[in-house]
Amino acid sequence: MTARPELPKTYDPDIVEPRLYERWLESGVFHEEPDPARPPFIISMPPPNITGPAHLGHGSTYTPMDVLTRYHRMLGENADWIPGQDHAAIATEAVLVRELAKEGLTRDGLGREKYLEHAWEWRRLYGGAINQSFRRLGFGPDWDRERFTLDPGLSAAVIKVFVDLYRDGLIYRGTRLVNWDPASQSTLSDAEVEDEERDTFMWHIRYRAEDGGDGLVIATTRPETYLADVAVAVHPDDERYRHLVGKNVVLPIVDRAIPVIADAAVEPEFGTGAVKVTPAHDQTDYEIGQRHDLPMPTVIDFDARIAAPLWRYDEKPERRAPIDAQAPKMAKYAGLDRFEGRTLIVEDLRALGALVEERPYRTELPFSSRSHVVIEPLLSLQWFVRMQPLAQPALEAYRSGAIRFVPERFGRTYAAGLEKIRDWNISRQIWWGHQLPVWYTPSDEVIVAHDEEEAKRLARERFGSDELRRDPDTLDTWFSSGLWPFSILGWPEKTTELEHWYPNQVMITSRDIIFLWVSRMVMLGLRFVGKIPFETVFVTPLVFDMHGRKMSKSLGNAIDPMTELVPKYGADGTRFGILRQMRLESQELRFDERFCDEAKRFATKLWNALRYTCTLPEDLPSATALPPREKLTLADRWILSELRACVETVTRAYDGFEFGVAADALLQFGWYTFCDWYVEASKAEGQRETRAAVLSFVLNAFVRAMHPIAPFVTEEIWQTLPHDGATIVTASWPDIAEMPSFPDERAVFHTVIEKVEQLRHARSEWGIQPKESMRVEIPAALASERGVVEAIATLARAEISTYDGGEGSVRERILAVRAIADSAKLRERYLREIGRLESEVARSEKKLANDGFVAKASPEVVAAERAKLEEYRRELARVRAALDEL
RNA sequence: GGGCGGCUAGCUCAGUGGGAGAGCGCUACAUUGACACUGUAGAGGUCAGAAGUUCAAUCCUUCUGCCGCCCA
Repeated sequence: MTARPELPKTYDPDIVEPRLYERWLESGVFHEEPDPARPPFIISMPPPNITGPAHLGHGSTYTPMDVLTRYHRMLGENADWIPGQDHAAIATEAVLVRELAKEGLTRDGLGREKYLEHAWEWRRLYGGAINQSFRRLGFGPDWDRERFTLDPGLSAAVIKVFVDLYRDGLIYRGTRLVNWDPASQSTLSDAEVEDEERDTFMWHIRYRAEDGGDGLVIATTRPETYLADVAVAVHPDDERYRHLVGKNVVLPIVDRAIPVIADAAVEPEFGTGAVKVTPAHDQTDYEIGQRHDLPMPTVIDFDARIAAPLWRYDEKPERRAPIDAQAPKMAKYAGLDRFEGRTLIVEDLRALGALVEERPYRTELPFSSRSHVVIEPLLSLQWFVRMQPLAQPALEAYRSGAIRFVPERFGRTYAAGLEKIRDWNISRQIWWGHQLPVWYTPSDEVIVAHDEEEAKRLARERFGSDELRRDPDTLDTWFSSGLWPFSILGWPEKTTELEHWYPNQVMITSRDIIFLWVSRMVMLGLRFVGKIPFETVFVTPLVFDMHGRKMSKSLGNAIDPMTELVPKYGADGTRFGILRQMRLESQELRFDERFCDEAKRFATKLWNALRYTCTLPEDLPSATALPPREKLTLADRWILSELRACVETVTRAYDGFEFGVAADALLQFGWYTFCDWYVEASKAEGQRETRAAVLSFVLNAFVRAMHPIAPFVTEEIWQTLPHDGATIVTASWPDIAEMPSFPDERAVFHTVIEKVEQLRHARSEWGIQPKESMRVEIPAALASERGVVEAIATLARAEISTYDGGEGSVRERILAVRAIADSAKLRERYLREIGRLESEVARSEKKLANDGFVAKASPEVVAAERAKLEEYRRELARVRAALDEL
């Protein structure tokens, strides 16, 4: 006997969810220790940046992690979801600098030490915001294992990796073309560069031939860099320019001669087919420059101003070497901002007659995602990782099938990135991050060491002096996050966690960082642990607004789940609503809030099914006991079969990352099958003996299957029902083996539903009020099927009488059930039905008369069609007979 | 330029080589042993266009158009 608690009429997630979360935290259900006796299921949480609160993208990427961890925990596995945060180097520094400015402080004014004190204080105060969001969303990672990329342990891993790679010759210092953010005064990774479309111009400029000929016309969007042109490139097969290849053309205004070269990278159809080559300020040009061994003079400075005369790059301005004899002719541009310089140069070219054309042109420009200024590609002395030797094993891991992607096509994104990988610029000119373990002697000899002590020792050994200065730069944030799956397990220590939980089973992330992050984790994991970091990469869709636009603050279409969804729909509704919209093959999710609303109402619906179950006059049996098999009614057998099918679908869906399919199946079963049909059917007299036990059993199993997606309402329902154990979090996954299935009864009840829907149509058509019962007659041969008759009487709210007749299968006898009404109404209905059946029969006969169909379609399909035709014919005969009787 | 996804009811989306589906919205009725955050019924689609494969195409193939994403 279970206590009968007073249950409120509506379920209030605002009250229930925080209460349950606190209880889970207190009971430590999210914590696991490595247990080799059980299969591991480990997910490393992609560390969110400490700068921002949770946004909707976290909902689509992080909710599946929580779902899978909860699911595998219920399966009895050694499931752990390891959380943490990323210090987010440049992103955080940008926020910090902005915050400091509000207090009238600057980074450089404070100095490194004071600045970092501020940074850590800021991290302490605001860095936990996202964890609060995650808790409110019901996420249950193993908080005891939370890590931060700047933690001492993780920093030690970073230093070791840097030193090892350096000593293996995979990290080097060199002058290369990098993404320079003139506002942040730092290099940026490709990840932090965003291309955005802008209206600009395509300028056509004539470069005359040195020998006095017309030369050629180049097309460019960056005329100001022409000052540093070192060649003009054309396609080797381009007949228009073949006569010029090997000759010189002359740059207007500055009158410097440069060669015309042939390079296959030039697109003959684009622009004029002749491109200026400025190796120091453009990636493609840089590569052309390398291939043709061209000089690389620089003309744009680190503050994005024209730096004339041309100079050969050197990190120290005082050592810059002017290299252009024509310097005086460009002196007027010196010191101008790059865009002002562009305007003036275009004017001068126009005045000179060298400007052939100026046409409006829309193109993508690279913007810094942090400062929102246009990136300047330029040469700089920086630290790089040699990627080719790391990329090969990572590529092999994918090609051999050791790492698989879901959906599969994202494997191609991964492979394509690795195939054309470039050396990775890892040094950043900011202070918030891992400082390079690099020291320089007074004569600029490089010492790489784990700490200052070692550096000094090495310096003394090699140079006889330990006077050193440390490189002020810090590492790209992806350098530390690339170690994440093993650094959080304690590497380089040989921990139990590392032994049992590496590799992880699944990595879940979004596709924009497959190459940037996923591939780095694989490369570094293979290199330093000797094993892949995870077996499967599940790529979640990106979230867009309802009309397919990217969500962004500037567009005003961003939805903040914490202020706009959770308060309205609860964490359950938010999670369920998001997952419901996820489809495996779809690469975008157009977020529609209506799904969250539906999910919230679904929770209320289930809650009320619980209230119904708990207020029945019968007792609820303990836990999950079912009545003896022979007592189970038709409706019981049907709902148990449906439950089993639902659990099978949901299990398959979770295993295959089909979260939308799982959510659909749960909603369909819970609302339609269970509430609309079984609960209604259970109100029949003949259900009294078994219904309490069946309702309780079905609800209990159902909420367990739904728990990973909607953890709170399912816990609340489970706790109210008879149950085993302390919390649904550690309850077992519903076991198919314990769920009886009755295929025959399932089919019979389907027919009952079909018939009841017909009767309801008739009721509606004839204007019979819902509270009135309608008169229905059943064939005498059906009277013995008590479960069927009672179900029809209850579900159609019908008053049953019998008529003579009705042979055949149960299904046919059910279909022979008919409503009673005055003859005019019935005649109309029968005639319409006859018309429909006649057209069905005609369609089916025509199909079967087609020799091609009978000969070539599969035998099952033909047999099914014949069976259908037979049924239509018998149905038609039955309705005609009923009409004749009138 | 290379690669990829989508186009199905007013909206957002499922779906299948063999009779077009859901939710929301809309219309009508209803307070029936939990639920109005409900129930029942209804209206509403030549499945973007064209060609091909097939006995059969919304589904497979190709082309076209439009929307969007990623990489260069």
